Amino acid sequence: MIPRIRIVEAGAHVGQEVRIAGWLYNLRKSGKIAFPQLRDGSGIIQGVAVKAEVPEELFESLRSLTQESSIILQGKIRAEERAAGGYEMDVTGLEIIQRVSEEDPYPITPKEHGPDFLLNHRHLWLRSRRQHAIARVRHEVIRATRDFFDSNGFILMDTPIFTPAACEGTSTLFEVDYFEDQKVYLSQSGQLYNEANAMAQGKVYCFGPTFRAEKSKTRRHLTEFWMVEPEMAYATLDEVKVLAEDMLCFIVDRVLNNRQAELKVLERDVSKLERIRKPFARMHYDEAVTLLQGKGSEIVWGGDFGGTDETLLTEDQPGPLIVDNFPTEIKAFYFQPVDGRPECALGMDVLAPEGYGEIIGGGQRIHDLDLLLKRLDEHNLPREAFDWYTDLRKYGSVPHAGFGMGIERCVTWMCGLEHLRETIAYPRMIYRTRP
RNA sequence: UCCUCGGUAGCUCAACGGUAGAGCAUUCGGCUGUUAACCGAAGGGUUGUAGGUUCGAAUCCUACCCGGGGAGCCA
Repeated sequence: MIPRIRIVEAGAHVGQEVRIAGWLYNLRKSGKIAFPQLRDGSGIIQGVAVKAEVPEELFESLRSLTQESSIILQGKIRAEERAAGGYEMDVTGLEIIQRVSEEDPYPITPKEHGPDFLLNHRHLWLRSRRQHAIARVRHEVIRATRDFFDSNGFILMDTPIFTPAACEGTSTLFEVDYFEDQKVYLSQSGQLYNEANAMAQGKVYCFGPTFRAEKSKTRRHLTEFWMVEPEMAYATLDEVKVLAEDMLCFIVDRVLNNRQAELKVLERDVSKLERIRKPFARMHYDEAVTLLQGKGSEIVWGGDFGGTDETLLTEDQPGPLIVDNFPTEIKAFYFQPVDGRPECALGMDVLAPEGYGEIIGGGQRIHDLDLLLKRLDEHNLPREAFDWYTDLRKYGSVPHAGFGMGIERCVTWMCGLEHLRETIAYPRMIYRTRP
């Protein structure tokens, strides 16, 4: 029996007759020679069939194949300098599993397409070389993130998606009309539950989908995205900054070590990732505002950064920038105030370089019961809805801190992409829910 | 929600008041090393929808629909 291999293993089978099951990626042919390119998910390999050297029937079947037809190619693997992957297959056999009809050909041709068309065909677009590479970088980022926390004493404790109240009281939530007793929303953060979990386990993280009902229509937003959120008991803002630094360096390292081929497909300038080193630059909000005003930004103290502000702040930085001590006013209710400066909060954002903007937001939480109750009132949040949360300040309250990282934003930065939407298999946006 | 740009062949675009076109894709023919292969030919259109102006509208006007980018908001 001829062994079946995956394309990625071709190098180990030079000189052998093998079978590879996949899809026809492209076909170039002349009268007497044909070059079918086969894709199997692990790679792409080019087959060669010379008319004079193979049975007439085989040559004709190969010649008339259509793009993305599912086939099993049989042949002998040969090292070939001219081939992109370094190996080629001299085809000796072909089994057609399903032939794509020429009356209804594969819609995504090797030429260029617009975003609307591609997103409508997302289920097929995922097969293309670029999307295949992005999906693998995403996988690497997620694996690295989980490995990092798992090997640093964190316990994964996932938090609920259906939540009875706003986590932050700020962004717009998706309402779910099902539960009898009260209004329920889709989670916009696992943080409040993370705090409870951290008091049980010491160090925890959650990783799951997050929903924001803002009518955002930008290259940095999705209505459904994935977020990883660590939370540590007995921790301060400074410790959480170091954690974010270590985590990002670990992720960058893993991507550089394991996904060079994918980064090459994406034409990513890897030197920009190679120079990411800790410690990252740090800047107080006050400083950031002064710097921005010097660069011509309209920002005034007390306001939040816009997208262009984030780019201005990081343009002179080789790596990420950590901005902290934001005005309390623009932050969620649970941020611990800065000692002796109550108008500022112990929050931080990590801004990625190259204009990719905020990828991490976090900080130290209020651990004093009275202050927390006061903040709930100031934000017009009902105390009853947060009774379990305030319990955490009654029964062994400790300083604690954590952050959230948007996976898609991180992957966008790693891959050097223009649009966040390419980093998730099926992006959900305000005017796009299909496929 | 607001601002802005766009919608013409399956796809990417041109034509900007006077006969609706090109490249790719598809079909047919040619080519023994192609790399988004190349060369020749053919088929393929209610110009997003509805109204209006005009002798004449893809082109100008109005409304609506659909999408891109951005603002606000955020990861």
